[in-house]
Formats: sequence, C-alpha cells, structure tokens
Amino acid sequence: MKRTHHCNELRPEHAGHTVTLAGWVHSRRDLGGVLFIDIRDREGRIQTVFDPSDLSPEICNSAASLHSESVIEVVGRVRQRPQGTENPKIATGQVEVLVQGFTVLNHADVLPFPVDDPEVANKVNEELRLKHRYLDLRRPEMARNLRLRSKVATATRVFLDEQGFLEVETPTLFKSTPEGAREFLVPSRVHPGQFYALPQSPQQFKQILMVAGVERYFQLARCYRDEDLRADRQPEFTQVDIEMSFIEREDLYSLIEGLLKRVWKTALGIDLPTPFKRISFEEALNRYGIDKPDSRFGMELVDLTESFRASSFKVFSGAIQNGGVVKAINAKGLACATQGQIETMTEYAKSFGAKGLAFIKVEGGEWKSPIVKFFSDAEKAALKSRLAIEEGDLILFAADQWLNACEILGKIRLYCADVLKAQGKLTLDPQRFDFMWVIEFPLLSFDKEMNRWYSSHHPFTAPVAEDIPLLKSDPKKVRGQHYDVVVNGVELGGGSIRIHQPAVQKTIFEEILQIPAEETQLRFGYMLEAFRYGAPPHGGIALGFDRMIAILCGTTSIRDVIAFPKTAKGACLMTDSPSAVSAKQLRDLHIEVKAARKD
RNA sequence: GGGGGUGUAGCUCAAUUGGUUAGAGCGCUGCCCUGUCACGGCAGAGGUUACGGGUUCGAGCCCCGCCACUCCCGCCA
Repeated sequence: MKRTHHCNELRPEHAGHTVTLAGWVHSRRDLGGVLFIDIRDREGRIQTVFDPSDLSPEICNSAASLHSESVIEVVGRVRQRPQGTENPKIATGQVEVLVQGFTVLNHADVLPFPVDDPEVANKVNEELRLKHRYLDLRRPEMARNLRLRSKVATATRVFLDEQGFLEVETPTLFKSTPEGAREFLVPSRVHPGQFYALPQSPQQFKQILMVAGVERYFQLARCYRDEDLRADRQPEFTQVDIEMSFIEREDLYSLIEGLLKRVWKTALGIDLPTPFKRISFEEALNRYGIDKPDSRFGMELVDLTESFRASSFKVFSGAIQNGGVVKAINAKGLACATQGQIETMTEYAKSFGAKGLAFIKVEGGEWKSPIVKFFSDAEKAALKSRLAIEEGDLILFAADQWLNACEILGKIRLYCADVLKAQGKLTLDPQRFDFMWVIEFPLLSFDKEMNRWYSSHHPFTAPVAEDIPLLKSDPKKVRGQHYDVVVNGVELGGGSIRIHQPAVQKTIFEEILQIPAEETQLRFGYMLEAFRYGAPPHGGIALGFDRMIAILCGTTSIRDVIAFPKTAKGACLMTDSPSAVSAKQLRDLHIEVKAARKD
C-alpha cells in the first residue's frame, strides 16, 4: 500500500499516468451507472470515476455503498476531464482518476456530524466537536489551523536559532510557589504528603539558566494555571518563552519585532512595519482606558476635569474635589443606543463602584440627557469642541478617581465598538494588525484589603534605575522595566528586565512585599543563592503562543488552535477527563478523598 | 463564587407565545437514474422536547431544581 500522489497533486500533465491514491471518502455522487467519489487527504481532494463498463458489479456496488469518511485506496489512470465537466472550485478540477482497482481500508459508520460541508460544520455545537475531535480536526479550517500552528512553531525555532538562542527544556514537575495563579498539584508517592506543582511558567528556571551562562534561552513551554477559563484561556497553554543576558529593553524590543515580522510573513505573507509604536501605561489608560489598547478605531477618552472643576453639577465637581477626574468618550453614531444597551453600560460603570453612568444623546438637534440642564453654556461649549459633538453622537461620562474613570470608559469604549460593529457602522480590516509596546508600568500596586503592596507583574521585575530611590519613600511612583506587546487589543505577551542583584531582590521580597525572611528563604532561597555567584543582567519575555496562532487564524477562541482543548470547566469531552482513580492509586499517593464521588 | 445565553430527530433549526397526531432542510434506509461535483427523482424510517419535580383540563412553551455547553465578571504574580 503505497500512495504515488497525494490528493491535491494531479494536474493535466499527469494525464495517462497510473496512480495510487489513498484517503477519505469526501463525497459520493451515484448517477446509477457512473459513480463519482471525491477522495480527500490532508492536502486536498480529487474526483475519481467508477465506470461500470470497465469494472465488475461487485466493485461498483461496494463503492456505491460507502459511507462518507470511509478510508479507501484507489488505483487508476489520470485523465483530463471531458470538456465542460471541469470543476474550477478545486485545484485538481481539470482532471479525474478513472478507477481500475479499489480497496476499502476501513468502513466508516454514519457520522455524528458532517465534516464535508463547511457551512453546516461551522455551526455544529462545540460540545459535539470536542467529543469527536478527530472528526472536527478533519475539517479543512481546523486542519489549516493545525498546519499554520506547526509552521509558526518552526519559523519561531528557526528565527531564534539564527539569533543564537538555545532551546532548553525545563521541568514540568516543579515546586509550589503560591504567588500568582493557582497551581495544579502533583502528589509525590515517594515523599508522603508532599507535592510538586505544575509550573505557571518556567520563569524561575529561565532566570537560573541565565546564571548558568546560557545567555540566550528559548522554549515553546507548556504552562499550567488552575484558574477559571475563558475563550482565550485554557488550563494548559503554550508560551514562547525567551530570556537573554546582557541586554536592555531596547534589545528585546527589536528581537521580538524581528520574530513577529518573521512569523507574520511566514503565516500570512504580511510585512509588519517595525519598530512598533510605544505607549506608556499612563497614556494607554488616559487615551484608551485599558493597558492593552485596541487602536484600530478612535473613540478615545477625553479629559474634561478642568472644564468641570467649578461646575454646579456636583457629581462632576465633587469627584474632582475628591482628587478624581472627569472623562468622556464620544461614541459616534450611537445616539440610537437602546435602553438595554445604556443599561449594560451603566452596569459596567457600577461594577467599578460608580453610582451611575452620565450620558448625552445628540438627536434631532438637541442634547437629550438627564444631566445637561446642570451644565453652564461654557461647559456645553467645552464639551462640544473637545468631543467634536455632532448629530447622532452618544457621549458617555465617568467622574471618579483617575484609574477607575479610565477603566470604566475603557470598558464602555470596547462595548460601543462591538455595538457599532454589529450595526455595520464600524468595520475593521481583518488584515490590519496594530502592534504596540505598552511600557512604564508601575512596579507595584496597592492591595487595599490586604493593606500591602504587591508586584504588578512579578517580583523579579527590575525597577527603572532612576526610580530605585523612590522604592521606600514613594513606591507607587516606581516604574518597572516591564513591557507588554499588544496587538488589536490583545495582550500577546509580556516580560521585563529582571533584578539581578540579590540585595535588591531581597529588599523587594522582604521590605516592599513584606514576605517574611524565612518564607523568602523557603520559596526563593535557591534563586537568591544562585544570584550570589555571578548573575548577569538579564531580561526576557513570554508570548502567548495559542493567542498568537488564534490571531493569525482569525479566531477569537484559542480552542480552535489547540488540537485537544478543554471545556470551560476544564474537562476533556473526548477522553472524559478528569476522572476518578482507584483506591490503590490514592493509597500509593497517601491521599484520602473527602469529596463525594461524582458518579 | 456571581450574571447572561443555549439545550427539540444523527446535524442545523421551526413550532402562530399554554391548545389536536411536535415540523422543515440536510443526513440515514429502500427504489430509480451513465458526466455529477450542494447531482437529481420517488418512497420511508427516525422524538423520554437535556434531566427531575411542580402549576394547569392541557406544558416543548409557565414555575422550582439540576446537568452540560458557551460568553462575561471575579480570578489569571
């Protein structure tokens, strides 16, 4: 059984050749006498012809009774199709294979859902697709995603190899480090009552590799986080994990720009313009209300604090007196927003602790709003010019502390864009990719409930050098050497220059983050020790590989680019995991289960 | 943990808003058909309306519970 050609290979120049093809029955057209079977493999498909005048009735009957997706092998002669019967829709449409011999390699039962019709298959319930993932993956769209993922992985490896990087594997049986995401634990049989944890990322190992003198490390690393899932979050996912020694931020920006340029060229044939634009965390919040801006459309936030500082509208002037700001966005053409849509936006505002959402609908030449009667003429004039107000606009306000006001409008801005998209008033070019670096994040954030500082990124992020003196005096002013790469409102990756001096690291752990010395020693002692023996300055980044592939494939769900993804509750519907284990397995692991068995 | 959506034939969806025997297209089965490619024609089978309760003369539809999938918030250093 040896194929001579794949199913997308034959062209008119092959006419006269005798070929052997193998693949799946894509579709069957039985005209009573002559019978056509389109045979498909991963490369494409081709029409085969069963002519009863030169085949036995047994062969014809056997072929006629095949279900879709049966696996067959066909031997036949390639010939040009008769004039007028060419099929321009498929690449092999000029030719067909006149069957001389045929073998059923495997019969297929009737399928649970169609795989040959893209229009229907696209709408099939995802639950069913996941249960029969092997069928789902046969669909051309899914096969294309898998192939593109593989090509991008290879391009990534080739590019980083060219740049002198070593691919180093790090353990997936790691130590529990309770900061950050919840971990998956793995009980140790040999050490009763002790556990490994699956890594949230290879962060600590990659830094140790820098101490080990690797200088340039990368890995397509599997990472695990036991948090609730989303369309763009799976419990296990893949990062392009990178770390380099003797670099500054600029070195990393150009490396990643080069990598993404290569990837986009390989996958889509697109030449990304570089360098990417850069925007500070503060500017991102000020203009877009979010630290991962989608800059493909406007509707930017406008600061109106000075215009309303002395307003008689107390909701605004009061917020300003409390140290807050007044900001607004102009949702162009959305004055037609329904009561329900305004309600949804108000709920967003309330979820950030706002009391309500002030708005103005500009309709029929007037400003329809419960609040506009409180505005002076000067205030109205300021609004009109600052927000470029025109007929049909919807103006939305937030008056709150700076971060809150920005985030409320950031959320609403994205919601308005979705509404405008649904109404056909906003169209985004699917070939457009707005990359940017978001930089100058605050190193620390304050947790009001716990009354202490925590790392915005992670505790190994180096402060911007000139801000180090502020660490103890004014922590919130300290900027971290952290950077995120963002495209079209998606956080594609993030990283930082790391702290490489053990003294600074110890200060961060113990004095700023208030982790007791003994605990620091237990959790990170090996790192602090490693850093005592000559740690080079270093930094790195991790790119969400699944997210990147999803963007390249034009899908919003990373499940579409992972061969065997899990559901929102972390289940694999094909293998039915997670599942119960035997009493003996539990005994070996020294584990007693208290939860009631589910089934 | 919270909120929204979905669940009706193998698949995709209807069912005049509580009213007779739950329909259609595709798929499937049988028959016919020698140039189709969404082949065509005729006939047929196929339903615990996710599941469990309740209200009602009567429930796919209303109420309560529950399960699964999905989207979002929280969470994701």
